Amino acid sequence: MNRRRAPTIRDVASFAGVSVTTVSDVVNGKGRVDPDTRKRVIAAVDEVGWRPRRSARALRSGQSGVFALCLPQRDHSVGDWLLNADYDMALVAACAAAAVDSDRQLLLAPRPKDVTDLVRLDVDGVIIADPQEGDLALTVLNGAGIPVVTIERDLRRTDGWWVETDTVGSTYMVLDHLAAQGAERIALIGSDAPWAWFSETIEAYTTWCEEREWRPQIRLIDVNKPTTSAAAAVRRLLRLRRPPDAIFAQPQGAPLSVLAAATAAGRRVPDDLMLVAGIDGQTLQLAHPPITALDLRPVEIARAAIDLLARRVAGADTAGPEVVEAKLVTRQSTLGHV
Amino acid sequence: MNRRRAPTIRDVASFAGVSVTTVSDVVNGKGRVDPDTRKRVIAAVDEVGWRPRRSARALRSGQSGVFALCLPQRDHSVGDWLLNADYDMALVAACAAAAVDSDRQLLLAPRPKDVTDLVRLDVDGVIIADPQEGDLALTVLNGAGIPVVTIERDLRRTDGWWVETDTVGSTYMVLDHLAAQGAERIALIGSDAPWAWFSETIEAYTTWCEEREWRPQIRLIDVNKPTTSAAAAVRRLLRLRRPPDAIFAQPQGAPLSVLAAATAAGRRVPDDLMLVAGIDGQTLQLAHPPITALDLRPVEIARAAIDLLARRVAGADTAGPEVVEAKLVTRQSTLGHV
DNA sequence: CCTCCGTGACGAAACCTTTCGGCGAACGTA
DNA sequence: TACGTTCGCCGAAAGGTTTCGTCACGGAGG
Repeated sequence: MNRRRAPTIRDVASFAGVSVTTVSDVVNGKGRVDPDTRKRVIAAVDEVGWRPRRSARALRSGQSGVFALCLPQRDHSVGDWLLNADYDMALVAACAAAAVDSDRQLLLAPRPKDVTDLVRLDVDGVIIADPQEGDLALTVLNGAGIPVVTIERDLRRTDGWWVETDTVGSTYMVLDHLAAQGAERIALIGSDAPWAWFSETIEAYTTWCEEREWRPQIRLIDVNKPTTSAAAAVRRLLRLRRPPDAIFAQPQGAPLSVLAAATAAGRRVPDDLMLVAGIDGQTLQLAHPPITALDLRPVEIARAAIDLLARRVAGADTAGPEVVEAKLVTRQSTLGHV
Repeated sequence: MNRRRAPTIRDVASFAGVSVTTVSDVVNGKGRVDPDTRKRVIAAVDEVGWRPRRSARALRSGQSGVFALCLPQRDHSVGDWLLNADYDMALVAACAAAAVDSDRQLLLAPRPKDVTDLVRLDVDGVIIADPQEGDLALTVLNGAGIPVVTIERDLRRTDGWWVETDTVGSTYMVLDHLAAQGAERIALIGSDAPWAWFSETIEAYTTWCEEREWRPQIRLIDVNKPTTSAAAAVRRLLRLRRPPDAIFAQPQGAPLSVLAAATAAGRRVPDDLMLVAGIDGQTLQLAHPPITALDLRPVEIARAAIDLLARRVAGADTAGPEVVEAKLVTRQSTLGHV
């Protein structure tokens, strides 16, 4: 493999008969350059096959052109499947695509044991997906002056640098849909894990119930064992004197066990019990019956996050939170039984 | 936000009362350094809070310390779920983790429309997941002298730089298991899409059948519409005069539709029909009944890929293909009906 | 006493790009 | 003609690290 020394900007310059400064200016769209010269340079770049070395550029300009994505911290012992893989994967892929679209690259950063390692990434900015309440990583990165944007909000934060789902709105959407389909006693399976997404849903649900003077019926489950704890919750719910005729199951992984437990208890979905899931995924679509779910639109979220981070890196003072509306995907599990 | 200029190696050097060369030598374990001096330098590094700038290091040494992972090209129109997200996500996360463990970083590279863009990534090496047969990306990267390792093999390649599942072995494992559980007519739902994984499975299946003088029963489906085409295939299979009593459904997404279609046709799983899936995932585990599947062990695969690539980057001539044994996870869908 | 060699440390070049300030020419105006 | 301004382009420095070759020192061997 005879690997020639890669061409540098100097090669391009001499090929085009201009100075390196001019080449640099052309490539970066800075300075003043005669249109003809510009064309010549561009042709030379192509001809020589030159690409600016990212490291050199980064060294000089202080901007590496790389964003890091810090994946949500999900408990996944080796060999175990990640919960929520559908959503996460879509998010990750979309972030990468959006980064590339804006001529950047996306680095995947697993949550380090030591949060301070994040500072050493040497990237222009960091996206933190699903921060916990009072997330340490945020504090550390902010302290180091590294631009951060989060996907979903840390409730204690007010700086506006995040992308969020309209949790309250989408909760209402779900409940209204269920009511429209004839539900009269809607239960919520949620969690008290430290994510805003959970607490906001519970709040919205409670308010909604109050507005109609319905009695809220909430079950909090352990997000680390969503399947077993959700199943237990459902069994208890169905044993009530007046059991729910609809369930909104939010935590990842819960809806399927709800379906299973309900079926096992002899309830038919949707005839005896309607079911809505808080995050959509292939799994739900292939379930029997297919389960109505909230599509959180990870692709749009990713795009918004990259944009927001780009603006923050560029020095914008504030850009306000970006809200992405969820979409309710109705499937057989909520076909009305009116 | 008063962001002090980040400390450089020079600051460390003057703090420790040595030259920058010495600091560099200590940090990289090169050159000769007196043990006492070494300690002093290490202390200084900590004290000053210095971390080598990756870009500077990369510029000088020509090694960026970054690997790129090129995700499998799955058809995913926006808003559609990625097939196989469980496996992919595990793979991605594990690659990132393995990269970090070896003091590197992982860049996520979506397949560009123009394959030559891959050359411009400016990374030390590239991992291509699930290359197609005769993958163009490979040709381009090899041509540019960029080290590549693939996950799963391109059959036309013989250079040994890949990590592969023991497809033949695992196919035998599946079939033997089914036979042991009492199956007598095992059908295969596969694909003729251009991945070695498919063709090798078909070959192994055929051989296995020949060995027992069983009649092979193969249905090839469209991997881009696995659900509908798998369902159709199953319906046809079940209408045969002597329908199969077990199905090995390989393409991503197929097993669940097989289950659905079979149930719809009035067959009970596993009593009337046993079912095994070619790739494990959360979905299968939560299905009803849970479906036996091959765990391809993405975590081990990722680790092997990173290792292999590291060796290739380091200049090793060859390291032979790395084979990761799949594991059969038996679930209710193949509980014997003897 | 002189030479040789190993040890421990260092100075300066090199890596490739961006950026700052400057310079000559052309042009417009008085 | 003299002067000011804009245009188009350039030279050289800077950015932080690694690496190559060199150097001072002290002990061993002749």
